Amino acid sequence: MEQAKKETISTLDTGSSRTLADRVCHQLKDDIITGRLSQGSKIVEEDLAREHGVSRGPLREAIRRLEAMHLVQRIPHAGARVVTLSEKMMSDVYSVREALEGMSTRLAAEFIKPKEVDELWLLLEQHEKNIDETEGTVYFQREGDVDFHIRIAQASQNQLLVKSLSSELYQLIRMCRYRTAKAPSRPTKALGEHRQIVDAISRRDGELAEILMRRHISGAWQIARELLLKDYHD
Amino acid sequence: MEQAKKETISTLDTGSSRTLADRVCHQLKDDIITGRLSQGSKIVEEDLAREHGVSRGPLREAIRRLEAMHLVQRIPHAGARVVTLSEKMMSDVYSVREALEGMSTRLAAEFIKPKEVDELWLLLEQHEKNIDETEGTVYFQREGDVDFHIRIAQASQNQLLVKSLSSELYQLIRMCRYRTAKAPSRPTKALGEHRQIVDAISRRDGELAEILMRRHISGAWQIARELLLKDYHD
DNA sequence: TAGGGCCATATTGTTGACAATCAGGCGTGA
DNA sequence: TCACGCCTGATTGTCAACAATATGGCCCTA
Repeated sequence: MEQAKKETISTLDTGSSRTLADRVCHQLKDDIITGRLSQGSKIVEEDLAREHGVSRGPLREAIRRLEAMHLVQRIPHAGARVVTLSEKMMSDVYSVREALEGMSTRLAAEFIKPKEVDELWLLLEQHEKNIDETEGTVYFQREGDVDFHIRIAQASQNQLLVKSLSSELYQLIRMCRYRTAKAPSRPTKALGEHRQIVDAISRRDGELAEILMRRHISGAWQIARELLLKDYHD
Repeated sequence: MEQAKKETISTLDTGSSRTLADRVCHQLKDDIITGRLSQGSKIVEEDLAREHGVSRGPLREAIRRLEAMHLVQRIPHAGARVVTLSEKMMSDVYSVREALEGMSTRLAAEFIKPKEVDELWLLLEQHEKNIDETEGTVYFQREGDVDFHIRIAQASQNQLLVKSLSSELYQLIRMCRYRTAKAPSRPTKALGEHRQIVDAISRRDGELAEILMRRHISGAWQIARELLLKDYHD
């Protein structure tokens, strides 16, 4: 049992596993995003700890980190529940995203380094290839899309912004995406918008870059919301 | 020694102490903001635990929460350090604040309830009284200022925004303020700007409200930065 | 029969001991 | 003299047992 667990660690672990809490956090995070831990379900420390082959200590730390990512809500002495992603909640996420990424794009236009501009263009080329090759399979594009947004945040040279977006909000965004993982014709449109944004950034037009990014994100929300409404009709 | 600590806790504790971790977190937070725990200093779990009369468990939880507030930085197996508030860091904080509060103000203009508008006006009246009475003593105004910004966030009806601002960013803002706790003639000016903002909100002009709030915050940063530069000359 | 208070159980909060890991000093050999 | 590796002390990570607290069912009463 113990041995099997240990094995799982070294093989399956995708990246960060310096501590048990890291590993469990990483795993729980994916479980929540993909719905293996259903929304609103209660989290019982002892059960999960046994399930993951660790004691309650590391598991508690993992849960606290998930709380910081807004993936679970905790009430003292009453336990934690997986967050429920209502339409209102998703709307809230997109609003915060719009604000934060709007700012990051504006700052990126001001402070981005030449090398980072080149890398952005390169990234978009790869996206285009992926779209051409896979056509319908939007998944790679989605991963890439996140990458794109994170890189712009990094280009803003604002560490707090990077942390807020990539550690705190990123997982919620992924979760929103997972619920609306369809959107057939969007990738090409998104790519075009991404190009416009990078163009504005490389021309150091922060004001325009911010507007384009905000429009890009609020547009994505419009589409996602329509998808949700359609789902309710099914 | 131990006894004295206990006493301080039960008397000074302003509100939240449902658990030991809550209490210690609250206290450490204040220690960091006021500089009793100096910036960049290493945090040793066992020392702090003994000092606060708790075991390492709750203390670790407290530290993790401080990490979520960006007040400490942690490295696995290497411990935690109190954040150092460089000018760059403060600049980053104000940028994020501008983005988040700009959005909250825009949303507040759209979704605020009549009752909340009344409360905002009332709050500003109290601020005016405080300024008239205390003249130089800016402290109350400062507390009130935070209250003002948080209330607008609440009026936006965006829970994520409220949480991000009041739990995650608020303490960093307080820390910035503590370092530049002078600014003699600012309160009156700030009050005027606050009035303009509430006016725009009550007229449901979200676009203007956002612009005014962003200008208000970036103006505050300009003043704070000048204060910092002057400090370097001393 | 409905409502309210009490008790048992499950779950979280807390603790101290143990194991794993890191940082710095020391000695050894080239 | 310098570089390398080991070793020791300190510090964090992990665990399992204990204490405090909430949830839900039961009984009693009106």
